[in-house]
Order: sequence, then C-alpha cells, then structure tokens
Amino acid sequence: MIKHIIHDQVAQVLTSLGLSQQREFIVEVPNNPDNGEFSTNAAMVLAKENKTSPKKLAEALLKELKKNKYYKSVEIAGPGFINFRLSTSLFQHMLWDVYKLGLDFGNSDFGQQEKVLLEFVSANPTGPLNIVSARAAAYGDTLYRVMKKVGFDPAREFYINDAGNQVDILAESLELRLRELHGENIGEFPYEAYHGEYVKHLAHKLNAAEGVRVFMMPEKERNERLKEFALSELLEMQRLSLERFDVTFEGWVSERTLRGEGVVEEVLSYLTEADCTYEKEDAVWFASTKFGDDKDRVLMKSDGSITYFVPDLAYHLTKIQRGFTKLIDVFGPDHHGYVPRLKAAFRALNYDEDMLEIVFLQQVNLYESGEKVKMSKRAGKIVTMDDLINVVGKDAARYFFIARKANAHLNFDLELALQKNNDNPVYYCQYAHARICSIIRKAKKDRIYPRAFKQELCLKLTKPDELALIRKLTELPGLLETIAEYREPHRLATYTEELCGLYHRFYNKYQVVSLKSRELSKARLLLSEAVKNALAICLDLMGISAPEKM
RNA sequence: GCGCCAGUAGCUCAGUCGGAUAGAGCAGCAGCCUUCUAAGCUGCGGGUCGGGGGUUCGAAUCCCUUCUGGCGUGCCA
Repeated sequence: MIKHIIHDQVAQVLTSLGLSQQREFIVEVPNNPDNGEFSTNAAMVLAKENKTSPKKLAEALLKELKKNKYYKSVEIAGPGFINFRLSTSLFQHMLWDVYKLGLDFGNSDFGQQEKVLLEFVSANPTGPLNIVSARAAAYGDTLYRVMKKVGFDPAREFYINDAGNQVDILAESLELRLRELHGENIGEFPYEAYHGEYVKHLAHKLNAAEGVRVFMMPEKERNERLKEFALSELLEMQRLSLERFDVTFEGWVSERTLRGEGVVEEVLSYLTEADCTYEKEDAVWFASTKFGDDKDRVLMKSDGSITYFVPDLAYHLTKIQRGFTKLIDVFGPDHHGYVPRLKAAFRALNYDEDMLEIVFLQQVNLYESGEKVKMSKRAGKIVTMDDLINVVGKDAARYFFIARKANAHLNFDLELALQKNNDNPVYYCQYAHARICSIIRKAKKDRIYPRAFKQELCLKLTKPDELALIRKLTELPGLLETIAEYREPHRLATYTEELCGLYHRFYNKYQVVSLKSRELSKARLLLSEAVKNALAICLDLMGISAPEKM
C-alpha cells in the first residue's frame, strides 16, 4: 500500500523531470531502520540510462520529493539509495482507511477476473487420503482463497483417477477380502493388492448390503459391481476428509466419465493430425522428444489399452475449452518426470505452454519419537489425513502445511503437534485474536467502547509500537497480491505471525482500556479492531478458525 | 548416467525476486502477572547462508562448478 504510493510518486517525479525509466526500480523496507522506513534504488538503477551518476540523479529526485508533506524526511545514503521517513499523519490516515474497509481490507481487482483452474489433491480413489494429499489440500485451498480475494476468478478441481490399473487391483483386493469374510482360504494376500484395513471394512459393508449375491454375478458384472462400490465408497470417504479440512471443490472430474465421452479418441486424433505419433512394437507413441521431452511416450499400449497420459491430456484440454486461461496443477514430489510430456503435448497441439503451470509439493516426512515414519499405501502402512486431523486438529494441521514453502520438504513432528500445550505457532496467532476480542469485551463492559469510531481518534496514536502495527497492516494488500502472483501462500503464515508478534508486544507495553484516558483508549480500540479484522482475514484465508475465546 | 527439488543458528524454518550490519520460533540462560487472556512479553548467547569460482557499484538471492540428501527417469498412475 505505502510502497505503491511511494513508487508511484517517484515515477511521477521522474516523468515530470523528463527522465527515462526503462529499468524497473523498487521501493522496499530496509533491514536497518537507520536507513529510513522505506527506501528506493531508483537513482542507482536508472543512472546509466539517463547518462548521469546515481548521486546526481538522486539529488534531482530529492528536490522534488521533499515537497511532499507525507515525508518527514527524504535522504540520500550510501551509493545512491533514497531513504524515506514517513510522517505520523500518513500512518494515521492509513489506519482509518484500513479500519473502514473491515473484512474487505485487502480486496482488489489485481487478478482482473482471470479464470484460473486450480487442480489439486487428485488422489487415486484407492484408499484414504494421506498426508501429502492433506498438504496439497491446504496449499491449493489457501491459494484459491487468496486469489479470489485479489480479484482472480479461480476454481478448484479434483481429477478422479478412476479408470486405470490400480482400480482393477482395488476390485481384486476387495473380492479377496469378501471371500475371506465368507470363510474362504485366500492364501497369502498378494503383494500388489491393497493391504489397508479399509478394504476389509469395505468388504463388510458390501457384504451387509448384498451378501452372497455378488458371487452369483457373472465375472465381468461382478467385477464392475466391485469397482463401482469401492470407488464410490472411497471417493465419498475422501470427500468427507476434505470437508473436515474445510476444503471443497467446484468440480470433480472423473477419468472414467471422460473416457466415456470419447475425448480420448479425440485427443489421439489431434496428436495424429499434428503428425507427432508413430507405431512401434504394436504400440502407438507420442514423439514427445520433438517437443522437449527426454524420451518418447506411449499413448496406446500393445494390448490396445490407453495410458494414463491420454485422458489426462484430454482433461487439461477441457479446462481450456471451458475458458480457463491459467491452469495450475499441484503435484506431489513423485510426478515431476511427468511435466515435460504434458508441456510437449501443449506445444505439439499449438497451445501456449505457459498457460500450464505446475507447482510441486515436496514430500512430507512424519516423525514420531524422533524417527521417520515409513508410509506405503500398498502395504497398508499409512498415516491418513483423518488420523492427522484427529490428532492435531484441522487448524494446526492446515497451519503447518501452509507455513512452509511448497518446494521444500516438510518435517512434521507428530509428537510436537500432539502436545496440547504445544509450541505450535497457530496458537500464537489465534491467541492474539482471542486476546483482542477479550479486550473489546472488557471495553464494552466498562462502557468505553464507542458507538462509532471517529477518524480524529487516529491522531492519538503516535507511539512507535502503534505506528509499527499500522505499517504492518498496510503491508497486507500488497502481500496478498504477491502471494497470488507467485503462488506462495506460506508468506501469509509468516505475515500473520509477525502481525501477532507486534500486537502482543503492544499489548504488553500499553494498557488499551483505561478509564483515565478515554479518548486514547478509544484510539487504541480502533487500532485493535483493525488488527482483529486483519487477523480474521488472514486466518480465514488459511482456513483456520479465529476464536473469540481461548 | 541424466533430470527436478532442497542445503541459512543446536532444531524447524523465513528472507518482500540483486540492496546497506542475514531474521523468527523452538531449545538454553536471566527476568516480567494485586491492571484488558502469562497459549503472552523483555533481555542474553548462538552464523564460513554446504564448498569453490564468476557476473557488478552491491550476491543467501543470478551464472558455472563441486559435495551432500530426497525424488524421478515404466507399454504404472
């Protein structure tokens, strides 16, 4: 907010002086407060193209900038930085602006209603959702919320991989468990089959509903029935887990349905028309190496069946057909080898490959008693998303996942999160919100809380800690835009902690509600309200509750 | 072998896309509740930003190289 204002003013001055500004300069907050509250490198960056020295350029700018009443001081320092100190009245004005906006604070049209499709989780419907899916859910959903707030037109979608090999294996696993249930000796449970307990539960449920009728069906029909049943049950299970995590999707797209609609054949024909397929060893290949992949990929196997890639590509093309101009896929760590062929296909079909953007979430390591927990879906040893929510709660789980940048490994210490009085930073933030609510309750009880706040109250706020809080507040709108642009929701967690830290400090230093000075109390209440709103916004964007009491 | 990601304080991680003296939380030590929530605050100690080279006014950030760890490299999905 403030950065923008300063940036615009510097740009205006440059224009009015008839100076070139080809290269981009920035306004930033210096590490060292001695260097002012804000600083710009404009003179250094633009000196060369204006055929002058940084110092001279800075001096020219300085003369004009000093005329602005919002700057307490403007100075030249070091190799040509221009450092700004802002007047207290600017902060006071900004606070009022922030306060008036309430929960709309931070809203903008930055995204210009661009239609963005966020695809995430998209887990195989062959078992409960795991921890990585939980991370994807937290990441994707928060990004969605932030993008929506800053004026994009985003949609969340879950692609259901319900048509591949793994579904057949699932059906077989279920059949074995069902036979077992009927006392049949099934021998050793196959290695590739799904070993999880949930398959047994499914068998029980199916048995209760249909008994031996399933076994009387012809094999093909039985197989369909088993698939049908397992898929719908597991999908529902996944949907419920996500719902508990406060994550919903605008769309659920089934691979089977897609195949049924004939889009697979369509895509194959497109690729053939683009002259980038060939037959070899009874299989149909995509010559993806022509388009940047490191090896060619099979589209149709020698047995006539189709690989996963084709319907997935078809799915991506439907996104474009539906009018989305940005496709963001959130992938797990084991899929990065898959990207070159997707991009290659876009290139082959003359789509702009930049429309497709892949975010990789690195793996999540669970630690218990200081040891890494090994997880394997096939072997049935998995810690599920539900387990995690049960243990640490939705708020803490979401926070942990969001607080780390996507492409870094995440170590999740279960024991630490297990401790109820833990050092979990999510409590730090929620506590700040609850604390403000408590103060407001107190003020209302003491009849200090005004019916309506007046702008003049802002003039009472002059302490450095108060101004620091206001400045932090003003950073939020720009931050949200940055988060949306760079797809980095983790910054929201960092920001929230910083804002809370400032408020906790302010709280410890100054009494907000004091009968001795009612006007100052009201002013601090106004500030507290603004902080509370900002916190509520941040927590809501992260999908974390903002408690009024703790 | 090749490709992708990571390497910052004892631990977990930030670092506003090239800025000035690299930050936070936890852990450790020492303090702060007869006043609005102590799930909080204050102070102290702690660093070869994995190593080496380069680019420039200026590098944790960009380039090259090298080491370490994770993942990928299926006619699996």
